[in-house]
Amino acid sequence: MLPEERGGDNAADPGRASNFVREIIREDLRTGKYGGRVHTRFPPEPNGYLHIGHAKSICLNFGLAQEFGGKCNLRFDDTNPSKEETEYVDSIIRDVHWLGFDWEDRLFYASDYFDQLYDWAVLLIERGKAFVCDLTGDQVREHRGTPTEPGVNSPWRDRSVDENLDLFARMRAGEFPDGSRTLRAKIDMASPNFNMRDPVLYRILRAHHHRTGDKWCIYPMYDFAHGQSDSIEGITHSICTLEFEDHRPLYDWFLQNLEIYAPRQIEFDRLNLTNTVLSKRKLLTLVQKGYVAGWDDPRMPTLSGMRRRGYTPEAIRTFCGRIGLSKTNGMIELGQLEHALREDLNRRALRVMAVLDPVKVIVTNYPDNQVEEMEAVNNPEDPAAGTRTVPFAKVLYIERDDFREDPPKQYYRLSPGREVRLRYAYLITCTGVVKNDAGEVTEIHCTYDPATRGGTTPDGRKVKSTIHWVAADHCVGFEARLYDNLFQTDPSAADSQTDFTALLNPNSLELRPAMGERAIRDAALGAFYQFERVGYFCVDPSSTPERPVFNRTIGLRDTWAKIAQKG
RNA sequence: UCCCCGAUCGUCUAAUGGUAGGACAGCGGCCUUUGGAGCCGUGAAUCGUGGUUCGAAUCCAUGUCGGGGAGCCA
Repeated sequence: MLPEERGGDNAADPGRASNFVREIIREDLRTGKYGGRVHTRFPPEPNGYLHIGHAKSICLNFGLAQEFGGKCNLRFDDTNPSKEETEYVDSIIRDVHWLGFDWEDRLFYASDYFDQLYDWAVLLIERGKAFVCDLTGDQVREHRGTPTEPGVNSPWRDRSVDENLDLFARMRAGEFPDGSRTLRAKIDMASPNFNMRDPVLYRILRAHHHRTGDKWCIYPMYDFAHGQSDSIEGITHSICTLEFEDHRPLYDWFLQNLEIYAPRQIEFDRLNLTNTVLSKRKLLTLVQKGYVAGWDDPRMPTLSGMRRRGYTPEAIRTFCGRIGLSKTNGMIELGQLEHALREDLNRRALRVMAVLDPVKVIVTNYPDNQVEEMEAVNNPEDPAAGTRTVPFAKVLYIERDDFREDPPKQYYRLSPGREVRLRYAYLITCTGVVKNDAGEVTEIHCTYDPATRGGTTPDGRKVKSTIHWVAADHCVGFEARLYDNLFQTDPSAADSQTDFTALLNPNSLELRPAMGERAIRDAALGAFYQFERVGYFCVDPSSTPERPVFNRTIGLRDTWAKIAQKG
């Protein structure tokens, strides 16, 4: 291998960086283990909204299938009716589609397999591999042993096959109360792996299931459903997160003892992001206690929240491909995600001028009622996006932050006596200010150079700064929602007894009455904008033509802020 | 305490017994009608100790540290 190749496909195509799962698949393809097939699945439980952590798994499973010409199913792991709802099913379907993936006609539910699963449980009983246990939950726990001590067999472990068959049928028929009996596998109560200490296969639970209704009063456990569901669907590589590593022997045990097709379970590390919480419990707390406006609050790391915030599916997919895959329990810096976002938005966002914190500028030597249409580029990264015109007049607004009466060192925006460029318009020089009684600047007086129309300088002189503006009588008012990190202290670094809600940033949302150039009136939901020099914005779903609302997706990189901070 | 898994720049990841590479972040510079974008440059790592080998991030042993595991959750 030549030195310059050592970066591998990592650099050339981040989405296809080498990783251990890909290597396993390549090897299986080489040996023909699954007849050259690659078939994965994304198996969420419909008990909550999808978040950026799920995106990693979605991109992995669907991405691998795409890459190897295989298939990926969407399967709902709906074996616990007490937590699952149709609302979640719908949102998950919407979010996976939005991310850009398609399962064609392969939308499945573990609950589709309840009959088959039941038959397999009966088969296990017939083979002497499962028994009905009358122990209570507490008793089961007591019998299970500890990490250092083996468990002890259930007194019901040696029931006859006929009795087990009869009891299991009656469990299903509803003859016994919830929790009174379970069906358990007969494996090894002395196993160092708790999952193998006669795990529960079925529990009695009278709960309404979002799909099967009240048909069942016994439900299979995850372990008894997952591998078999994979088997039924012909999955080749069953990719899941690290915490299921200890379950793999059980996964394999069921498939072996049932003598059915056996996929291979592979575990990878779940996503951890700085400055973010990704636990379902915590996200639910944020929603239920009203810290955020809902699952799709733009500050939420849910896919629906990110969509509303203005994240693009492309940015998320790029991010997921770029962070790689391993088994190391890493912590990805949020900046990595933000970089992928800015990178994509920079390519596609339409540029527009908007002023979020306005101060009035009077161009004293500009004719009173004159209005000129200035030509502006829509997207310097994409010439095909064309140009538009922006009206210029005597009274303007600029950003309050773009003027300093006493400019600090290295500040080169507008200040008394200094000339700057108004983007796409004229060079102006500040000649004075008007202040109110409180000493605040209320008006900035400037003169313009008529020879610099469009912002050009025929004499070749340079100005150090170009600032944005809107004409006071020709702009559109709107509400700008400025989002900042939901947390002011990184919750991913906090110890487990810290109340994560105490770490919330009280200023994570700031509402600003703002003014934008005419073009924002035509802004459509789902389109992406860059307010020049300010940040990327998108239209909020609550926006109306009478009262436009824009969400700040993310700010632009701000070099000045960094300089100012240091100084 | 027992079992399982893991450990490479600040962060994420590559190198599959043969020159430790890339990305993000940082720093410096160039360019610029966005202090945006872009471009160039730069500092920065193999957890410790033994062993095998001509050669070890990679294999073996051991220690340390981190994560997961005793639901009728997934």
